[in-house]
Amino acid sequence: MLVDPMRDRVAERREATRREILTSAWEVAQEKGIAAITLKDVADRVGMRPPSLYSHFASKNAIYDAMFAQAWQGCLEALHAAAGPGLPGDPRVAMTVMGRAYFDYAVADQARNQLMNARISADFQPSPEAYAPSLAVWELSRTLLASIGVTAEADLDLYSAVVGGLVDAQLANDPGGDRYARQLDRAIGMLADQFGF
Amino acid sequence: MLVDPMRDRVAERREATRREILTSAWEVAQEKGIAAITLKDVADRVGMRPPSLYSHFASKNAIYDAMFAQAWQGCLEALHAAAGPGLPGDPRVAMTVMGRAYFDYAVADQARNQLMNARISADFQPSPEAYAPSLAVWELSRTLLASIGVTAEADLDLYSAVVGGLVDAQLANDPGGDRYARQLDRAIGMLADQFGF
DNA sequence: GTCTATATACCGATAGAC
DNA sequence: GTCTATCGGTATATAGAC
Repeated sequence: MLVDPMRDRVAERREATRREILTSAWEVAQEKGIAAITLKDVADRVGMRPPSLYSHFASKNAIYDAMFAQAWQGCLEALHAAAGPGLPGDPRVAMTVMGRAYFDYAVADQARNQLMNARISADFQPSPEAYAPSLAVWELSRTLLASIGVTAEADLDLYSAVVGGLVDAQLANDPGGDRYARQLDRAIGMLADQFGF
Repeated sequence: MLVDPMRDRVAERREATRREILTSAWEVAQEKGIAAITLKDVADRVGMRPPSLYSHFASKNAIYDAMFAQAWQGCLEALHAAAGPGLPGDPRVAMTVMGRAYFDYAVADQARNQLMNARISADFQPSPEAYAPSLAVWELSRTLLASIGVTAEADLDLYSAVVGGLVDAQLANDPGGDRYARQLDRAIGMLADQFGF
């Protein structure tokens, strides 16, 4: 059973075009906000006419869906990279490493953070497949925190609210700066005290 | 120099209509999100045709502007009410009262909170007059925190990020519930420890 | 001050030629 | 797979009659 040797090249090219479209969509989102993306803006940047995008994505929301998955997949990889060598033995340092990894990733791209955490439009709901890496991040965080003794639901809530609050404050009040980033270690220290480390 | 006795009644009626329009706009915002308000939806609820709204507001953004002012004015009054009788002598209790007043106000209306803190649309920027109550809230908070010994810029940043983070987490992950509200006192206790109370 | 009618400008999405 | 042409819808805003 021979396979067409062209098949791979065609599939590769198709996948490359999809990536191009998504890259352009991210650029538009960074310039005008995630909710302000239009197919015209994306198509202009790719060098296509808007209807041609439908050869690669079934709808505008399908583009959002792929972006949502990319955003959380990147977050998952950032956390894995930070915890990969094994979390430091000191739970206080371990929590700092985790919090810093998430904070840095979230703060690096405002549009991406909006897509990950805020509701963009009323009709867009991520598909189960796109939602999977988001769940994976949450599960990895739970596992890592559990490994340093943080298992209470209330503690997880407090941790995520504090780190998330610093992210939002940084992006809203000092984008590109480090005014709230400078409070992160102190905040994690507070949490460590609170959790009894 | 006689004044027309009808003048007052006319002005009153006009003001009442303005209030009706804003009330309807808030209702639409609560149902569909602050960014999804349309003049048609507002007009339907008031019992008008969309163009008639222009007899009372110069533009859609002028409606947002008035809503923005209302939202922060309400917050200012909530803080004044909480601190009016005089803040408790114990700085820890005082900070709890302040934080709770802001948290409760912010969490009570998701659409209002979005208008107050997030950017709604690229073109809407609050006018200086609408922005005034927002500044007043910030100044009052600074004054109240200073009265219990919190003056460092870093401490104010940490306080606002933590309280804001709990607000956002509550609205995003458990709207209408109290999952993060239950962590507020604990969070403020942490901050009090950190500030050396 | 409210109405009808309309201007103007988008948007996402589809049909069909090439 | 990309194009042109277009559909169908919605948005803010204005003009002018009443």
